[in-house]
Amino acid sequence: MIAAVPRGRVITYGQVAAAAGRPGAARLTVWALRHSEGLPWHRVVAAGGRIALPGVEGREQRLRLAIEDVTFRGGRVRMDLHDWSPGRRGPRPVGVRPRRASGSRR
DNA sequence: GCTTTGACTGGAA
DNA sequence: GTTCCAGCCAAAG
Repeated sequence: MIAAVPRGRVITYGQVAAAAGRPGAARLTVWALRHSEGLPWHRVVAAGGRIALPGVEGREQRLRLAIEDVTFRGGRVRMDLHDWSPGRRGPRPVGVRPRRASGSRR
């Protein structure tokens, strides 16, 4: 499940657990990450796009995600753009969409 | 076997 | 917005 998350997308602990047939068992996802190797761990975030990893590792996670064109807002991943799992494997230009130069906020 | 430990979650206050 | 609490599952002690 986790290994299937493509670059530029993220998934939440709860979604992974649910997809594994264990809704509500988000902690199992933690266990899986802790006991597995070669997984794109940085693409797993807490509900609402929050980074669950404390301290330095959390910062590294954000960096890795940023490198994959994942955008943030106030320290959270924009789940409306990068959330994965609904089955949207289509190569949708997840990241920033071109914005006209004039005016506009942020 | 029972208790503790997690990178959690959703709802209530 | 934030904090608290009970619920969740599997492995390790």
